[in-house]
Amino acid sequence: MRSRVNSEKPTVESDGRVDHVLDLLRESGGRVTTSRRVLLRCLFEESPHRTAEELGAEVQRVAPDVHMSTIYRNLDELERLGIIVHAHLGHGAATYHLSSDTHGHLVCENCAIAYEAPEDFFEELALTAMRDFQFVIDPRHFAVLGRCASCAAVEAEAEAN
Amino acid sequence: MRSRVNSEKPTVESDGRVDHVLDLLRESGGRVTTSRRVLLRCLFEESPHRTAEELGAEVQRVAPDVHMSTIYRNLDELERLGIIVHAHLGHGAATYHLSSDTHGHLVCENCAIAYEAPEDFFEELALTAMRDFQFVIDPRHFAVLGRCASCAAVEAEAEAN
DNA sequence: GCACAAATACGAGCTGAGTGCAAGAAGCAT
DNA sequence: ATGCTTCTTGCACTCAGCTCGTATTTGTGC
Repeated sequence: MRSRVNSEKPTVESDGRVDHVLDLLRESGGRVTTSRRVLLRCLFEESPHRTAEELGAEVQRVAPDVHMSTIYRNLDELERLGIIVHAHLGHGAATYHLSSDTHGHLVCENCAIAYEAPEDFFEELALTAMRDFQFVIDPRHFAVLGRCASCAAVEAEAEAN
Repeated sequence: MRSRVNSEKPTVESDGRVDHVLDLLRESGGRVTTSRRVLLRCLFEESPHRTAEELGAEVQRVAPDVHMSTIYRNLDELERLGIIVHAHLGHGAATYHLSSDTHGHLVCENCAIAYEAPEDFFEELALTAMRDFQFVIDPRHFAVLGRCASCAAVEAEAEAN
């Protein structure tokens, strides 16, 4: 199989980045397989946080017999290489995104909407954690749970009655 | 059965608090059962964060045929009444503790040690979240993941080589 | 092309969390 | 004490989200 598939329509830019990661993979003794290529393409496109299940479904739209266990193993491998990271957004499944795309998350416990918080959002907390506990926080790996503006308003309303 | 069992040895203080919660339970239409009494006693003793599994094991030491589903249902009920809250400390199971005991958590991703952070630890973050996203954070419900001092040191060492 | 290690598909199995239901017990009135 | 009602429980099962073992396929260097 050729290393560049032009018959599909992902942007040339993300295609180039996929190839770059595949090169890294090969250099580290890994192999370039269809499932990995497709998975990477999915990761480089659009939505920044998707669960393994969602990524699996997306991969299977293109390559229907890629098994979920393959998705999990590939996600692990990509994480080991530092290409992606996973985060736990509240109760459900972990979500994966590119490690270049460093941000934290604010997740509403009620409606599950997720906001992306910039890196400097956690600066203050990082300093306090270091000062009080000599603890190095990893704000990309956990979600800050709470209530989004509208859910908080609804609850305040309900409380008032 | 009498409402106070004097043949066992938990402190009179925690015993009193257990009875108080049992009263609340009864007032809200609930019933006082052995499993609930024992579970509450466990919750009022020692270690502030334990998983449902751990609490189940502890309850079963005293009352061997309390089923795990009962533990889960009772934890739910106690949470609904606002007696306890659960938090997600990293990857594994949720942990439960008394809601009077309000604190957040710092959990090392490597060695899983958990520090308890006082409420005002998250003050700055709460203000920032409100200002930037109109988001009300709930710092007791999630853990701040990262590296404890010693694990961070070990990793820095490894990195240097 | 060929050999060989690395990935894969498939399925079994696991943990944590919970549900539905019939049997059993708490609490109340008598 | 005795029903009676309603709440709880034990049990068996389910479900999501992963993880592992294994036989088979496939990428890659030669």
